Amino acid sequence: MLDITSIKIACSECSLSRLCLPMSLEEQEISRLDAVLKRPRPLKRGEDLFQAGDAFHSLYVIRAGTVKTFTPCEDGSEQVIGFHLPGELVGLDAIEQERHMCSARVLETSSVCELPFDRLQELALEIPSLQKHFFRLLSQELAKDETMLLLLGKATAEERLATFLINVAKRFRARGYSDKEFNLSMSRHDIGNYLGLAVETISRMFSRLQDEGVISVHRKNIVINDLERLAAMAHRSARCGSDDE
Amino acid sequence: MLDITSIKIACSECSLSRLCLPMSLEEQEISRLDAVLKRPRPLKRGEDLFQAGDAFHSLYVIRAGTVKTFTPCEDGSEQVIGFHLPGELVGLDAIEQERHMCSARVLETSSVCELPFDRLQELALEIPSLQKHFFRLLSQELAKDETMLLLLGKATAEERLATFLINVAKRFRARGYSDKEFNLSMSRHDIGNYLGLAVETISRMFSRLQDEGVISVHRKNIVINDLERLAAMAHRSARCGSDDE
DNA sequence: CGCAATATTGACCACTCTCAATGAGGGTGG
DNA sequence: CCACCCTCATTGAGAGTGGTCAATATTGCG
Repeated sequence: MLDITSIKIACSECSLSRLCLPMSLEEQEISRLDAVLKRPRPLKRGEDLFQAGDAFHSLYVIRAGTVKTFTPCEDGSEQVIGFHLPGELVGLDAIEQERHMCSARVLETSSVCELPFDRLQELALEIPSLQKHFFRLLSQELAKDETMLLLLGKATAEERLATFLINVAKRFRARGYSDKEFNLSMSRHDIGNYLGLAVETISRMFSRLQDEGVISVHRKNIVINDLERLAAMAHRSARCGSDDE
Repeated sequence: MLDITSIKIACSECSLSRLCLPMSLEEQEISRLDAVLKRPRPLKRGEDLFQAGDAFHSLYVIRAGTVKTFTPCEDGSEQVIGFHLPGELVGLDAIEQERHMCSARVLETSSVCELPFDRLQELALEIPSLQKHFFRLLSQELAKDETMLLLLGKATAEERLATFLINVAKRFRARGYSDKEFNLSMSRHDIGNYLGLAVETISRMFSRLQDEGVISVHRKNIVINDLERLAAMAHRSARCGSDDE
């Protein structure tokens, strides 16, 4: 059996194995899984992985870059559903209807692997731990969405932005990057849309947090100066349980 | 092969088969599935199916009644995640962490079947269409949550309540009840919490909708007088795709 | 019957949105 | 290389939706 760390090394190429959750698969099983993955595709900023309404054939594994998913609204605007970093899987909400419920757009030059869902399903029947893994993956997405429901339902603008920053920081750290300083690949507009706030409110909150010395903001570059205080701001909207990623 | 309608008749007792999605299983497979389901348990208003933090062993199928799921917040308040009607499955968000992320409380006298998840996983390996069914079920939950994110992120109080009422009406109709008149089993407080609004706002919106003649409200009893107008109110917040349930 | 929980309604206030203007980068073409 | 433009970000002023507080029904339950 391998744990997630050794898997990372073993399959640096198309590593489905780097997927969000610790997974225990035999080496042979891993190669079967990776064999199903298509070659990574490079995408430029602004390109779409798929659009809402498209027929569903595959899930997509982010290898590098950032992807935002969003649903177009009737009035022409959009609602950002989430931002996805390397190792994360996109398109899970399309399985039921067999067409995509949201669009997925690349925010910066990215590399994405296609994972044909039919093949995945077949494989999941043969590899019990893979089936289990995917049940867990879907469940994890549900838990994440529920956390967002709490945030959008209850939190103030400050709480939302603080929670967002802490979440992003954690995800960077989990990928081996600094959780104290990073660049946000998404625009203020996207952040606001995601958090249910106006762009201007995001700007104001960034300024306020900076004035208070909690963070330093310069354009897309964020430095977290006082994580403790930032966490305290997010606190009220935090879910009791621990979080993942 | 059986479709959902005939399954309903075949398995009136413990009908896992009445689960939210059309499912095509051989009769023999259905009995294997039902064999895994435990006897229905009657629950009284206010009882908990499980609480946030509890170890996860089973999913729960609502046979009769209504269940609300909610996550306790740090400040003692709660965020209502959803209301669940007969045929729906509760506890899917617990698979990953192997403990429940939310609490599930019965809003009226209800009947609930326990479905041991280990057994379900085993069975899903042997019955491909069952595995597929559960992937779809989880995906459907994701899509639902995303619709809620849109609602909480963008919609006004009026849009939220209108959308909620239409959703409830649809679910009643899907179960063979009237979609024009029904009783809401949840309190105004719970509705407000679910929609990210204050109780008072819910009350005011009910009154306003009634004043405009769109609905008639008497306590928990709701009559939809003008579905078209109600739909127009919900319109702006509607997701482009069609919906389920 | 009376208490407690739930709902309704009103008045006031605050958070956030909208509108508007300014500023800062980044890319393109002269 | 600079001028220009266009997008994105910031900041301010005013308005509005919904929250909070408080008082008053209404209902359900012991």
